Amino acid sequence: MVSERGLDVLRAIVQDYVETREPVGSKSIVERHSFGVSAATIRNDMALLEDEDLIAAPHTSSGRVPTDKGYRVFVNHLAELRPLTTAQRTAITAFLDGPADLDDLLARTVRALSQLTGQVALVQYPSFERANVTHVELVHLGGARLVVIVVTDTGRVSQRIAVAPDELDETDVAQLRARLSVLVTGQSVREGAARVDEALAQQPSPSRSDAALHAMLRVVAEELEGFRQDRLVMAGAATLARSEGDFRGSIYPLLEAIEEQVTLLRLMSEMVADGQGLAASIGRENAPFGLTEASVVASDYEATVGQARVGVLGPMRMDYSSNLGAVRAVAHYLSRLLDEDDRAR
Amino acid sequence: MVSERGLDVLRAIVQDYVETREPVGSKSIVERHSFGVSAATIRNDMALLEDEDLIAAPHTSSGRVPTDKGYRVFVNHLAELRPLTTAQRTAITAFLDGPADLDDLLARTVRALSQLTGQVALVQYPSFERANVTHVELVHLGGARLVVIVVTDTGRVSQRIAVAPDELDETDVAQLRARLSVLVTGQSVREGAARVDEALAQQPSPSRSDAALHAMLRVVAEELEGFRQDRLVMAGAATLARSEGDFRGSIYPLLEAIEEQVTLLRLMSEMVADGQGLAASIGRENAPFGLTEASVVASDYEATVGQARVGVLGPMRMDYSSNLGAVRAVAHYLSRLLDEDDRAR
DNA sequence: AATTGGCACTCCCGCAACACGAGTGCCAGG
DNA sequence: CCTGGCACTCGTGTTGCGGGAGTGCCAATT
Repeated sequence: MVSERGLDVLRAIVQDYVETREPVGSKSIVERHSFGVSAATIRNDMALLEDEDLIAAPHTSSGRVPTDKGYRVFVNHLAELRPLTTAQRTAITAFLDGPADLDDLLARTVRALSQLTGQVALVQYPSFERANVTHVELVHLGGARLVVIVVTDTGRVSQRIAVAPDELDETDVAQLRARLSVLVTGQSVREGAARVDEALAQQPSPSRSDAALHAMLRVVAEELEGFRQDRLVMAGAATLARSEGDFRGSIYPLLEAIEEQVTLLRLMSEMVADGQGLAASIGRENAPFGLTEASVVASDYEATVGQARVGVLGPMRMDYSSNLGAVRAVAHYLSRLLDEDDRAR
Repeated sequence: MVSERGLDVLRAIVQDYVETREPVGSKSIVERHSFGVSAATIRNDMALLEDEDLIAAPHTSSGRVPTDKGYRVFVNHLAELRPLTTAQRTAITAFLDGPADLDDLLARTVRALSQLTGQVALVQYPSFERANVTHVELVHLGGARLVVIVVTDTGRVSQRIAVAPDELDETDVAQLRARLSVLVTGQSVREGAARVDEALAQQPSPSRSDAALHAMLRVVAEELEGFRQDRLVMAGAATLARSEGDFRGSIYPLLEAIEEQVTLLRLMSEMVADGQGLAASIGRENAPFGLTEASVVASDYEATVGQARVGVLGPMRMDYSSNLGAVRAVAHYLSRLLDEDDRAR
């Protein structure tokens, strides 16, 4: 049973350790914080904390270091989000102002967040399941090759090259275009995908004349699928080299995860948020993703096209207070900008 | 004046150092290579090489290590490209086979090259200056917002969101579409950009009714510009963590350059190739780009759409022979695939 | 003139011994 | 329940000391 003061001690340990990067002892605690008690008393509290597995000593008779569990308690109960300084606020707006192409906006967001926190920043693309297809275009490149382009009302465009089984002429292309257009224009991405699948199912072995349509449908299906897949943008990978010493092994798994993307995407998606849309995943909690020495802190953001997350990835020993504050603020700004954007439409 | 054998000694030093990662002494040279002479003789040669600044000793009375200049001589005169093993060749074809969307092809190429060399792989997009615009499409998102899509005969598609000064209806959009189409369809990217600039110049202060056209033209101009800009795809950044000890300082500058892209792009572009389209930039030669402890090895590849480079980035102490062989082989494959692609059209 | 064996010298590296200091755990007394 | 005191542990930095790898130079040999 840890006392009230015991938790205060834990908070002090986390704060000091994050700041100094060195195990913290009972003496330095009484020096740096005004507990009204002596070092020996702190030591007793620390013994309790160690029993609860909230802190640990790297070596016998050395200072203590928070465990994963200790950080978890700190984040859940002890940390108060540090609000941004006004300088930081103005920095964000400076970064994020300007024309609001979605890709561009998210790219700038992720850079801002990385700058702000000094960590690797992650921004999830909003899911496009609810977006509506406004336009499907086929462009003939000559021969049997076509470009299929899908545009949604969120302004997102995606394209893919399709190769038909035979050469096509312009009337073929016009026919295909008409068929496709009827099938998906005006549908949501989800419905559109369903209708395409249905159409495909109705023609399990396409007749010779429909072979081209069949091939196109396959490509469109893939593409709509692509809309539903989550994507991630990142920035600040280089900062990992700076905090290299924070990772006992090497930073290889981190860099690998960053390159893989999909791992981080799953991690981001599976974190559970608290009441305010904030979430953290600490150290061993990331074991399924192979990042046991790292932490991720994230915040939900909302746009009418869907909901997603922004976050930062860094060493377990990170400044949770300010990082939580930063991701929340950035998520906030981002939601607002996307909303304005929607209203403008 | 270094003798013939002196150069052989340099070759031996480079090879052994790359392999063992340790300064190499005269004795180990006579053991590992069958020079018909004694260690003392090798020592004399090494003294000469040191005078010429081709090798250096980390500490007095320690083995020698090649200098930047030593590597340069090795690459220029001493290295013979190591041909790929058949296993490697089959690995490349396995990687690169399949449908040939350009983005996809280059992404797979860069992964293959990274795998092959164990280094960071870099692939420059071919320049699209010679590509022809086959199609310009406007899609109305509602209100004043439009998506502008440009498609070239190389199958590359690029899009951007444009905001007109006023609300638009479908007839406005149709008009704009027609005007734009006349202006750039069928032109090469370069000519198209010129014609758009011309049109813009003719309307320095657009009349009210042409304001929308004006805005569109700006966006199209930017987009065509984007086609001409070089791009880079990369893979294998994580491998840097593996060869961490090879960088005296930290790998921070490397990661930063990788994230910046533009630095590496300039570096790649400014390297001068030898007669076979191969180029290397070693250590201090990269000083203008802040990568004095790294080397880049690259090979030109040719496609009808333009010419560009594939390369690898790694520690100065890399296996130049096999890396040169790898980039040349991959460039070769890539050229061939792109050509087939063109013929198929 | 080139090569070679010999030899003294330098300097890195690993090891052990040692003192120092920070920090702990425990206990007895307030 | 808190406190001061005290013995104990253990990491860290310092020092000293071979051992070994490697060099540079020189005189002798081919």
